[in-house]
Amino acid sequence: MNRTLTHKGAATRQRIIEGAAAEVRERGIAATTLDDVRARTSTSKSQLFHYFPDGKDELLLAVARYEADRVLTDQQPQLGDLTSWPAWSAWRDRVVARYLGQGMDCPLSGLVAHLGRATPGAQAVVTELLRTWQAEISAGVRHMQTIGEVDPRLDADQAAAALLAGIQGGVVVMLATGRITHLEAALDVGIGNLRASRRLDPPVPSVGSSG
Amino acid sequence: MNRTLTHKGAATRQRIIEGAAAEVRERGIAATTLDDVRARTSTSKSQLFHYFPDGKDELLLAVARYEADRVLTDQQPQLGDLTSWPAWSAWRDRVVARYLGQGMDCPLSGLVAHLGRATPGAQAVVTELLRTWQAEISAGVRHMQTIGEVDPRLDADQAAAALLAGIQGGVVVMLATGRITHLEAALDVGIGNLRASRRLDPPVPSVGSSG
DNA sequence: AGAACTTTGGACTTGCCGGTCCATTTATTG
DNA sequence: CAATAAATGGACCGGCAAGTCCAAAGTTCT
Repeated sequence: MNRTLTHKGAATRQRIIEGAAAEVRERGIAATTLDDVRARTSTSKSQLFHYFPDGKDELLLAVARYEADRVLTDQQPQLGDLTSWPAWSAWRDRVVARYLGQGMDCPLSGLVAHLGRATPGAQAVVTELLRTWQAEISAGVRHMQTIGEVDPRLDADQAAAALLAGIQGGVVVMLATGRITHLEAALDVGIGNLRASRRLDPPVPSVGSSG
Repeated sequence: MNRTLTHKGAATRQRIIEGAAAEVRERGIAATTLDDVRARTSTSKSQLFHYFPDGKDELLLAVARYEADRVLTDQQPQLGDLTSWPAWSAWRDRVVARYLGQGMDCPLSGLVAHLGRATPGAQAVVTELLRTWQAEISAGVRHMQTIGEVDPRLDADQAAAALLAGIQGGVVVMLATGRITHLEAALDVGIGNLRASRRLDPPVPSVGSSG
């Protein structure tokens, strides 16, 4: 590895990543060429390969990491503070707003679809993103259990997994159809059922259970 | 349009679609070239363009249609017969089995991501798929309401939308991580909450509502 | 200052892949 | 059995985009 970046070098590298990310968002991954990135970031071919010796794949992986970070930071601080029903509601609105604003391009999904097969690193990025995301939701559920607002018998991890799946699916539907209704439905129904669980006297019927 | 296909011609066209679909599944969309399809289906370049005059995009769109059909037919007859809790459970198992068998390649997601931007037809295919899918789930929910197994005050379309989103998200998570746990969680929690709704005396707190 | 290293510019190569073309064979129809 | 149309084979083209290379300019450190 040639990793002796000067200040200037690090700045250039970052500029390339952000420019590439913007290009991917706007034009889609398949239509984004190194030359587009080069033009947008005012760099030369040699710079691209200087900072990303393995070429396009390495650059796209860096873009994926960059976008994965944004997904979580865009949800803060609400995601880290699911400690009351109003807080859950605020988080819900934040998620909806984020994806409304993003519109119909999900850089990550495309990135992973494109890299996934060849580049193991791409899957690692998404796996880590999902793991962190779910851990935060899960913590929120458990907190609500400790303050008696959610049925304590409920499996917090399973509930968080289901909610996270709903969000992902809501985004997928939005990407395909342009409508955000499913994302809202997933959040509203998911959170609504958490709230409702407290009122259940009989135990929740567990359809599938695992150890 | 030159659409005077003989028997033989129609068969060849179909062979091309299925071969292309298989190729996309195995190698991914970005790595699939017309030459791969040509080799796999024992056809010539001129045949590809004879049956798909608009080239690769037209072929991929046909593949998308083919795969979209399979998604629904693979769930039948269970999806069309959600008339009892055991039936819902059977459908759940069918969905899980289908995606377990498919493994980590979802041709449709890649196809749409790739075509989506340029080809409006691709989005139409997915939109129609989702519409039909949701309508079937929705019908199942309503049926359970009529026989008193689901709270009649519940919004069947919203519940179906949330469940569908959960499934989509479960598949997305599986594609990224290789684990089917989220798909199972989404189905189990979603169906479990439908079952539990019947026991609620107070009305379901509607977080968000629409007309 | 000057040696060693990093950063940058941009021309050039290379190979792939979508798409075109025309000749030939096979089917259909009266 | 012609005549017409459809199906097929495969050579060829053209462009695009990834990746290479070397020389020049700037930076850092002693």
